[in-house]
Amino acid sequence: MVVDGHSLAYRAFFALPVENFTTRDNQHTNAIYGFLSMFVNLIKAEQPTHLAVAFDTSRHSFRTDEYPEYKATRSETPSEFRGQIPLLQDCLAAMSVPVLTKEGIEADDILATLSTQGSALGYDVLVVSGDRDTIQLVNDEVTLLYPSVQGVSQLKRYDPAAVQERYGVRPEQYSDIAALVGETSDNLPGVPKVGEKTAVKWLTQFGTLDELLERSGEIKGVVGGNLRDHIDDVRRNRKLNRLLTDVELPVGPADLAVAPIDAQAVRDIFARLEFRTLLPRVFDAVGAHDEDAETAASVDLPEAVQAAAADIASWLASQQDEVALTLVPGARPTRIGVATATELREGDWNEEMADALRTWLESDAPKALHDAKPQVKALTAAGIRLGGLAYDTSLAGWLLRPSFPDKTLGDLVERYLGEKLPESDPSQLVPETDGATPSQEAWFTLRTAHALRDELPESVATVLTDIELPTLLTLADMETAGVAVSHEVLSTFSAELGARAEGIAQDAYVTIGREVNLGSPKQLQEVLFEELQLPKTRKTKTGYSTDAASLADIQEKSPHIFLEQLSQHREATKLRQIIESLDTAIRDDHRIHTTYVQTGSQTGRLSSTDPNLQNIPVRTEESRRIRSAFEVGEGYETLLTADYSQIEMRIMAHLSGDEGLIEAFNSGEDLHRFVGARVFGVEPSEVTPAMRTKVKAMSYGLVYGLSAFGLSKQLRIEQSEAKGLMTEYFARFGAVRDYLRASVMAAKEVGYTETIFGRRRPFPDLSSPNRVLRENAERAALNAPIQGSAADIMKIALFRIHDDLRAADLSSRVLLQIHDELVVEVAAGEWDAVEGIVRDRMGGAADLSVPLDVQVGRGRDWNEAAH
DNA sequence: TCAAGAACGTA
DNA sequence: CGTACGTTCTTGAA
Repeated sequence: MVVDGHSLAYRAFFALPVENFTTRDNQHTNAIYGFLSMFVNLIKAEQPTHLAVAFDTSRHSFRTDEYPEYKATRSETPSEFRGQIPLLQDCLAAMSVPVLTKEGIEADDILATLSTQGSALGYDVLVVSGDRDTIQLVNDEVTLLYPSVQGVSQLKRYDPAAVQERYGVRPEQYSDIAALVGETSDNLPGVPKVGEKTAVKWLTQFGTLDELLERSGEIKGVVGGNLRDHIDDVRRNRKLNRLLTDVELPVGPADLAVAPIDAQAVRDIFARLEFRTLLPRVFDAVGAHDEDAETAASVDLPEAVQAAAADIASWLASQQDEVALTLVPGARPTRIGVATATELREGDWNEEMADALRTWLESDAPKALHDAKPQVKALTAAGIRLGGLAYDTSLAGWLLRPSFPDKTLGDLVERYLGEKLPESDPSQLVPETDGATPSQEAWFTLRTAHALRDELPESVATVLTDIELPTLLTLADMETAGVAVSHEVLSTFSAELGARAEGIAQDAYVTIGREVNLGSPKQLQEVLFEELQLPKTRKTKTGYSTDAASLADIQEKSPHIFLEQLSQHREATKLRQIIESLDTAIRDDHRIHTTYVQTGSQTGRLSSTDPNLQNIPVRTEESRRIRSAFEVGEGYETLLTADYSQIEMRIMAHLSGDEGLIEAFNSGEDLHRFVGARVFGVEPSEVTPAMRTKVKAMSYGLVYGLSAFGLSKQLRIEQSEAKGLMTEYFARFGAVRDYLRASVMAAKEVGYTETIFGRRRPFPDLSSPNRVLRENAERAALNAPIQGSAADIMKIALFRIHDDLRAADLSSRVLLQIHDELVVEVAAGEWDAVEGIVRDRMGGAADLSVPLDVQVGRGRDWNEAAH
């Protein structure tokens, strides 16, 4: 068996989603995995006695020497692919599979040479390649395995009969056909208007290509002329697609006898590539066995043991080590399962169970869970507060790889244990396979927790224990509490907006003389750019943009009343839509209970869904009416809002150590006024509003990696002015620029960024040769430690406030977190105590070289409290 | 029915 | 050619 490693790995590269195949140190492995997976299947199925894999050395070959355009139209090989080839070759070396390459020679020539030599020596030869040129190698001794259209894993077998059936010619004639037809992917043009059908007809008629070219005069019509005009092309094609069968190789077929694999080497390289399921398959395919794997495989899924409440309680009481816990959540828990590494217990949840297990559940006895928050909430509803939360595999998995969607326990089990979590097929009414029971899930959770502990760097483990787990318990309480929202306020406003939107729409229809769906960008494009002939805006995938910024641009160049109507219509319908979705989210207790997704961001921030309460409008006076619908609830006196002012800028001052910026925050002067004075070289009192606006945009933009282009666009100033502004800024605050540069450099070096508290975020693209990818990664990497540190600080403040309020036996409670703002519901008589706690905890959440300034507001509703 | 794309709300 | 999110609507294909 001779294999074209390059072409098969390349197919695998595009077939497998890279996000599922990236190691912790950001090595992409999809091509390696895909190739090896196919390769072991082949070995198992075909059981070759002799084996080799050939690779191209580069794009350059004797063919490109001869015809520089050869394969010239192929897009550049992605570096993410190229980097995987040496590792794949390492894997093959560990498996004792000879890897053959030769400078200036393509893999298929090596295949051709070996298969020719092999069949001469009497071997049955299998050629595995994704290049159609290898069809010419097929004969009675040589069979081609070629990836079918259906997918890479399906290889189609081509013996002479199969070639005849598929292409209508004998294998040795295939290259003649290809020479006539041409090969687009190789940039080899053929005879115009000649496809497979015509080529086959001619060859059948004339017998050989030479004969055909000799007697091309006999062919009539346009194609005949085309043929005569392109005879040189055909000859060139035939020359280039003929595979070399006499490449000088250091080894011959006899040297390629299958050798025993180096089990340890395979284990090592697979461990590095984080392949787990592949290992046993390799050992299985080569008939070797792996002792480590044997022992792992012998750990069968333990039976779930149904037990009575009292038995579970006494069993739990006797456990010394961490126990994994799985509650099936509902309004209350419905079932409970617990597990150690060796023993499982489970039962239905009922009064008796709750009473029996309350002590253990509320104790400090260490517990590991997967996605604990819904379970904690269900327990809380049953009147039990979970204690001893020691691990959450969902959070740990996210902290380790924040960009990957390993959300379910099954995902983690697969990735970190290399095993399958039994899952029932939800598409079937009566599933054929049983899913894991609660105690079995707990058992998997415990083992996944152990695997994750091994992988989590210390600083990240600290983030989990000291920040995320306490935050989880706090969020559970916040979600349970919910926030009171007035249906009356919302519905009044909604009706008002609905009427307004309808009125604007009618006016707009009059303007343009017909009715369109104003919510359809497609229809709007017709109106704006075709009917009204307004100037084109930036391109989108589907045409031209009609977003707010674009509409403003058009309005500036060629004002039109329709643009104004459209903008107003958008504003009204957008607000109405938000209001409607909030209104439907109000539950029977007149409150909205959002869900905070703790693993929802790559930076460490929370996100909020169902509904999202972190994007309630605030910018315009009118939109703030929505916030006035968020009211203090029954039994409480007032709302307190507390927000960090310029927390990201403060973090940047701290991280950069820039003396000017630190002084700005310590001076008590308005930040932007202070910075403006420095940048424009005037006294703080002389900073005009225009100057302040520019400096403010500049300061905030810095945190995101803003460019002069972006700044000029946002401020609607000349790019040169924006550039000058940036130059001036960095002249005054040079340490900021130095820090930002150094921070990205360091991230490139180690492959990840880190927050003040040790939260990490990997950045594989920082060394991408693709400029767009790399520069995007650079901006994200610049922002990640800053946004992430701010998120850390807010989480620390949040759970401490939550814990303090409970410890002080206050009934006031935190309701919302909007990244740098908290909303607290304050009970009568508790204001002073609550405000003290909030100010203390927010102000003291981190020890920076600048103070953390906290603004506190008070009111009956959210809007009022914001002032 | 589903996914993609556009648009837009927040920090 | 500014980071991080979630939701809603339209559209076109399955």
